[in-house]
Amino acid sequence: MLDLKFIRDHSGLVKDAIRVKHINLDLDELLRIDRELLAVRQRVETLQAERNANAKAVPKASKEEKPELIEKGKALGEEIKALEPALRAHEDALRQLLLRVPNLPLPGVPEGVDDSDNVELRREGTLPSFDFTPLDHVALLDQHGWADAERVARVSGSRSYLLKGEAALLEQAILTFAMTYLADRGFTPLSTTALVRPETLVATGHFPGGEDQVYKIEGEDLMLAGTAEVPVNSLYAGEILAESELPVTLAALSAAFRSEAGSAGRDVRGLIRVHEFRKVEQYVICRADQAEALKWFETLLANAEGILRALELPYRVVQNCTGDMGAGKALMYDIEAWVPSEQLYRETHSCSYLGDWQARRTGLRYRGEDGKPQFAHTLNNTGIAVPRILVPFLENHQQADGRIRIPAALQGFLGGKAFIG
RNA sequence: GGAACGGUGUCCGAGUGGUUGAAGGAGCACGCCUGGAAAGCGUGUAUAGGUGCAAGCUUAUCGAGGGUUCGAAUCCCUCCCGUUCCGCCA
Repeated sequence: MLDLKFIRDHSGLVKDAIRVKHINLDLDELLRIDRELLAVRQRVETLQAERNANAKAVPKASKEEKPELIEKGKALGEEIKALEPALRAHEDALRQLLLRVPNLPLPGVPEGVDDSDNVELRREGTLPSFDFTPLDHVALLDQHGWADAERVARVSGSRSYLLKGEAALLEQAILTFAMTYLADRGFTPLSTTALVRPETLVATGHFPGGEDQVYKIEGEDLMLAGTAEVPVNSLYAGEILAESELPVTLAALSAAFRSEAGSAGRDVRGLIRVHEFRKVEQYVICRADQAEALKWFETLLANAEGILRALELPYRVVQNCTGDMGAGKALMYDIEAWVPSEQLYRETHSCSYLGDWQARRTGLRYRGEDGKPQFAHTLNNTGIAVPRILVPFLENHQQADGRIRIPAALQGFLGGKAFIG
């Protein structure tokens, strides 16, 4: 959400953002409703002021004057009540439109339509060269009896997954490694639930718009979040934090649920795209200072890269274009790890800077040095997401004999083993 | 699922249908005091709108929404949330 005053004063900039982000929103309609609301509100407030003054006069009035004042109060009350439906309708309409207004991309964000317009910034690590015919991750899992896709599909349908034996331990080891890695860098480890109230999804910016991606709990006003960003962002909702409490830096582990509506047929095989997975999410709430926030952006990116480096996976960093970055984001980089079987990079991390757009929706404020409350800035990035990361992990580290090499940094989390399988 | 009790400002906590935006305390800010600090004393300190160059004026907000009333934090109804006890349960 943007500040309404900002929208009024910079409608051109906002319209540009709507255009480059390809959002279907008529800003002129918003501005019109805003003006109308203002007029109705001023009328109501004038009447309310009259009513209040009148009510205040009643106890002081003489016996003879009282009936007249009371009558006047009644009339004013009815006049106000008559205006309330219009007031309410305008407020609701404005809010609905306001929730759809995107954040402004930072200068320099490449303009584009979808992920094909994203810009590769750099490649890191060395691509593996195999002197044997490498297998894809599904074949590797099968070969070791590490998965049982058929049985789990009977239980849970498509896009479910099951890991067995050392693969199950590996998944756990990677999560623990990532939590530890981030904890060592000052992030507070957090383990939290994905079960959230709908307003938390509005707060992050997933709603309105992303409703069809989210599982809803039948008979309850609860939903399953697709990332720990959702519960964690709302942790301090409505509060005014002391500046000394910032920055809040979290490494939040949670289950993540995504319906994957609209991606039917895509990545149905293997561990790339599943309905339920687990993820360590980096989340930062910092002061409303763009320079400081951008430093955190670099830190979040460096953490993710550090984790991939420790896992010895080649990857590239991509800057998302305006059309691929989501309404709330001012800056977004994806990290994509190399998948040998496909001979391409696939997204494993997504780093985002939201400015105060998300905090404004969440009511996430702090008291600045001047004593005035202001909206914080928020950022998030994946720490690690399983089982997706196992795809590049298994494929890049496979050996001629089928074993999987365990990078040194991970061995301590896996009983000291240098290989599994 | 049953029962009881609660939801007030940055925090804790009082609160009578009208002079309460809301006592008191904590915290914070500034000042005095001090060699410096603590303590102590004094002053200040809600949020979001509208309007105004400004001082200011004004509206809303005491979980949410309705209702009663000239007037509601205060009375009534509905809902939401929380805590505790009992039951059930991994």
